[in-house]
Amino acid sequence: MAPPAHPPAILLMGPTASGKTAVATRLATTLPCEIISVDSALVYKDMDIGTAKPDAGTLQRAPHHLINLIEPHESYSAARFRDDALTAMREITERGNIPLLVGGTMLYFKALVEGLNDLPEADSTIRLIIETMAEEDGWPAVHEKLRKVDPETAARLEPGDAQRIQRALEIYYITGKSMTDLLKKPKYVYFPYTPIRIALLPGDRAALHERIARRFGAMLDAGLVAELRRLREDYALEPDMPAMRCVGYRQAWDHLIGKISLDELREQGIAATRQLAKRQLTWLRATEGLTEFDCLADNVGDLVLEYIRQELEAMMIAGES
RNA sequence: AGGCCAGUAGCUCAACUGGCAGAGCGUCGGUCUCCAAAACCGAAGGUUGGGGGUUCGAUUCCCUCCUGGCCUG
Repeated sequence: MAPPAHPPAILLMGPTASGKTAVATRLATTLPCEIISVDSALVYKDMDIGTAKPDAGTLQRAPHHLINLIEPHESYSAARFRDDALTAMREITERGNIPLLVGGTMLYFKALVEGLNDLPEADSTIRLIIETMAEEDGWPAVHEKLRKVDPETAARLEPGDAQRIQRALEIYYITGKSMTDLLKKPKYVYFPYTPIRIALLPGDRAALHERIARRFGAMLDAGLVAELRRLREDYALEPDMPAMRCVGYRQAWDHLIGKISLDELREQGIAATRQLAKRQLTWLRATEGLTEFDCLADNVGDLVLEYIRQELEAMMIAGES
């Protein structure tokens, strides 16, 4: 007797500006599914223009879970996303709907499907201590310190990779065990769904670049700089906070403090978005099991919809037999 | 029209009195286990505006033409 089949979950991934929201909205208004955002920037309240957050009308027709969760001075994490997403997925499934996970934060997709090892969560006090060490002695010295307690992790990290060196050392200070040892323990993989994985990819990089340029121009016209000015008035923000390192906001910040001109903001914002898209494409290229669609095709929504219908039907038939 | 300055990688600019043409940014490729729209690593890319001359050797000196800017008229 075969184990009971898991309910379906649709995973829709794609780089920035690939039209994920349009396709997802199409699916959500046609099929019995609910959208869960897989996006590290959409979790912030009051950051709407620069994150290309779906507008009120779209959210009305196709509600999104896991957006507007925290304030811009707070921080989120892959582990928290995994917990939040699994909770939302369970509730959606219990309502008889299909979870439709849509986004471009590939680490979140990975953490969700493959799980995470049992590592301690970030500790701001310990991070501050490590940062102070780095300021006094430099990151290479901190890298050396890590080498003494966790030579394997130190060996695979570049001496300049401050963020990961800090994380590895943080894990050691909190648990007294090396990251290497903790990663050796079997991780708790809990993903009771049958995934239908879809990637929206641009057939032509130059065309995506044009789309990115147009979209960033539209963000500026829509008042990205004014939005940031308001955010700075309403929250105690610092440029090194995760929210303020988001594409567009970082450059708008530099413009607001007079470091760069409006033209430079436009140019640098577009470049940063292109770089983001490139990294996302690199990640997608290395991801297995994806069914790919050209996001630049006019009828991409129809094609994806048709594909999902077929997949769901096949699962139903398999479930009945 | 005359005088002066400039022209070097896609862009902004380096390269002492002639001695292997570099950097930053961008572009491209990659890494990724609780900040990931983050952080990090790597690669490609040049007829030094064109032509001629001097020299063992020219981005560098000379002549000429082209282009752009400034000044004078």
